[in-house]
Amino acid sequence: MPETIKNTKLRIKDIARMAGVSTGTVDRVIHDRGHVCDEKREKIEAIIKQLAYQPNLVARSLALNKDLSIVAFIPRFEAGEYWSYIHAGIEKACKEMASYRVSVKYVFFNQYDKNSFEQEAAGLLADPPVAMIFAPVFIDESVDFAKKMEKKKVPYVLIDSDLEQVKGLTYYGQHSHKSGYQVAKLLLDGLPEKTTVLLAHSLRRGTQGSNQATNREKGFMAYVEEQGLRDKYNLVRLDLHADNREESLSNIHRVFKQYANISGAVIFSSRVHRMLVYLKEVKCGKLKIIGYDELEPNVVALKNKEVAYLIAQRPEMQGYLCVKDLCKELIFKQKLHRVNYIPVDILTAENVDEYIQFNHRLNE
Amino acid sequence: MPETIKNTKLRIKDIARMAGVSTGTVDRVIHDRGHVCDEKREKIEAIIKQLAYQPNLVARSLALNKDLSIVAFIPRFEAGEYWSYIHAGIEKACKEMASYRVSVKYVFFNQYDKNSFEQEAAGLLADPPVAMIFAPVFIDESVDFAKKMEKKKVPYVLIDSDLEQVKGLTYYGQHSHKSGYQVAKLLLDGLPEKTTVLLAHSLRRGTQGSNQATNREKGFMAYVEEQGLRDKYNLVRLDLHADNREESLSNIHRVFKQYANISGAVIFSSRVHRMLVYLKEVKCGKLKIIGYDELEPNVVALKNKEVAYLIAQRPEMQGYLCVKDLCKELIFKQKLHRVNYIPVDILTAENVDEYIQFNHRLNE
DNA sequence: TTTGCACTTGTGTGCGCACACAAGGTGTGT
DNA sequence: ACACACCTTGTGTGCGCACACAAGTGCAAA
Repeated sequence: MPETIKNTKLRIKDIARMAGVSTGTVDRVIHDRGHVCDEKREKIEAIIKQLAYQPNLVARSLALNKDLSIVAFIPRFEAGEYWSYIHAGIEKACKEMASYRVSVKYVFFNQYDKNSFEQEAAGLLADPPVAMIFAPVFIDESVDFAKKMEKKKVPYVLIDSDLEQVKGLTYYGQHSHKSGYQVAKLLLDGLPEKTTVLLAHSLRRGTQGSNQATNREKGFMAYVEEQGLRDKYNLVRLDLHADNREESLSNIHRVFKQYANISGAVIFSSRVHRMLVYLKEVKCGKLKIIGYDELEPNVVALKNKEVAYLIAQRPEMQGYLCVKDLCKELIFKQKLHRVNYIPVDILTAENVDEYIQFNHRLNE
Repeated sequence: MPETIKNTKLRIKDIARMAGVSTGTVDRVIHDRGHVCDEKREKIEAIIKQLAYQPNLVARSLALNKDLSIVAFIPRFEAGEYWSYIHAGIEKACKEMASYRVSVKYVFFNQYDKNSFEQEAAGLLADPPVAMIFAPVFIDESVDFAKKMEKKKVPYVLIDSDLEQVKGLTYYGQHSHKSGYQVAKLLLDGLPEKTTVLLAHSLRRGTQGSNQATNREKGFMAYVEEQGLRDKYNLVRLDLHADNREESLSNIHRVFKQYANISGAVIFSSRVHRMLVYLKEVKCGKLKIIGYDELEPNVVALKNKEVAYLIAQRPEMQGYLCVKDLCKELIFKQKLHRVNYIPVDILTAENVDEYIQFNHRLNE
């Protein structure tokens, strides 16, 4: 059994007394401010190491007397949409850290409109924040923006989707590829062979689909290949259009006319509830369906057994931890992990209630 | 879109100035210490409400200059066992709150020996802690102990298993019944009818099985009844003995001799890795098996596809949140939720890595 | 020796709050 | 009139730390 932490009460004053110097000198050593002779510096460093001095962060924060004003640069959202969960987590952390004088402001962009992103990004570059939480929805534009922010020495963390080309402090989000892999396993396991399975994407006019959804599909296909299922299922892509009901319906009609034996479907976005509406209109038989994210209408469908599984990714936790990491870095000067994958949570009609309640409760 | 929190910088000094009184008077009102005339009290209360004054918890903690020494009264464990995960979460929170002068000491008992529990409990009653985290493994004895602690005004939180008869500040743990229900769904879904399914328990000499395991089985049976599966599967109980290899083996032999068509098994404890060892020795065919908890050998079995699913319950998070709640109550004087169910997490060979890594990373 | 400069070291103040204590005011009984 | 208790109010100190500033030291040039 590992030994217990001893919560030391060692203070700068104690170290000073032991080293036979004043607190100011200890302070200079701790912060490496120089102007200390080698002899004393080494003695103080030895004591600090020996007794494992840990500064009192509460007192430090009070004495620093500085604000940490974070800007969250994320997609605009309506209540109940995916980003509203991330927003809730950010707010939670902000509340919790308020006594450390942390606050968060938001700059929103339209996640389906690059111009909107570019415009807001330009505004941020003109008046750079102290620190930033950043959702890199548009890859190329985001890399560009992130690099410019780095030049301006603005520390930032990435949320939801990673950019390997840049060096943000941390990244929180799901491993999209693995989540797609998991979906394939759950969907195809037990599904009759020689049937058709739909791989659906939800698009917006003028966009080429999200990075996340693309990687999820790649993960799905990786499972199919690895398990040698390519010949056993007829995988058919289906495009739905978030802003075009007619086109979505006609696409579905066409697919169901073309393939009689459709047994399952996955949609690589949180819009499975919309797909269900369409499917009802074409009066298809019962499918095994998997979608993403615990949005309210998705949960209703899950409980009604219209959806077999939902894959979730603790969005509140993502937002929460992003704020916490910025505090760790900028206030407490602690080490961070660059990449933090959120687990691929599997929700069913049986466990979804506790999942949601728990996530939500963490937000109070 | 909800509006942003404004991190107020309102201080007691500001309130005092506005109310035309001294800071001491404001302090008396905030802490309801009396000795303030109605007129001033009302004026101060109005300002506090109006401007939504939030005390600076960092400064409060520093000024309070008090230690919070928590005792964790939990089962003794070896590295890698279930309770070591809870311990890790407690230590994590302890580290994080060290600057609030929080520390944790442990009192361990043998979870398979009531006498050990009684003895340690008596010791705690003789020298009551300031606050306590308590794992009520033995129900009746724990109720008794908890009530005595209440009389001594010792605030405590319950972990892992609930006691509805007592009024601990909070409870963190899984809803055992629901987790059993979930297991039944996962196990029986797709399992051929008219086959035999084993419901295994891991016992210790002289104990009648844990409360948790019993409730899990009840949840399992609830699913069976609700779905009308009682006649479709032959459910057979199997007792394994944690400290008696021979008896366990002979029980398994007997069951496999008696029933030729065993297709699946669940063990309502974290000892599925032991069951697998026994099963290998009797050389039975491939079963669909579900067990509990992400212990190292269980995870290995999961990845080897010897186990279909593991049900997990974020033990680190449980320990972590217990400490945090005691701090919320005793340092920050915030409201708590009495009952907090941990989600029923479903682990597969595909998602277990991220799950473990994430839980572990939270511990740094 | 004196002056000046660079480097080293100690002291004092404030962060926002809790709480001890002193000081002021009012009323009672003698 | 006084002493005294009681209630109300203000002031001062310290929590552990960061940082500004004053003070001290040594050394070289004048």
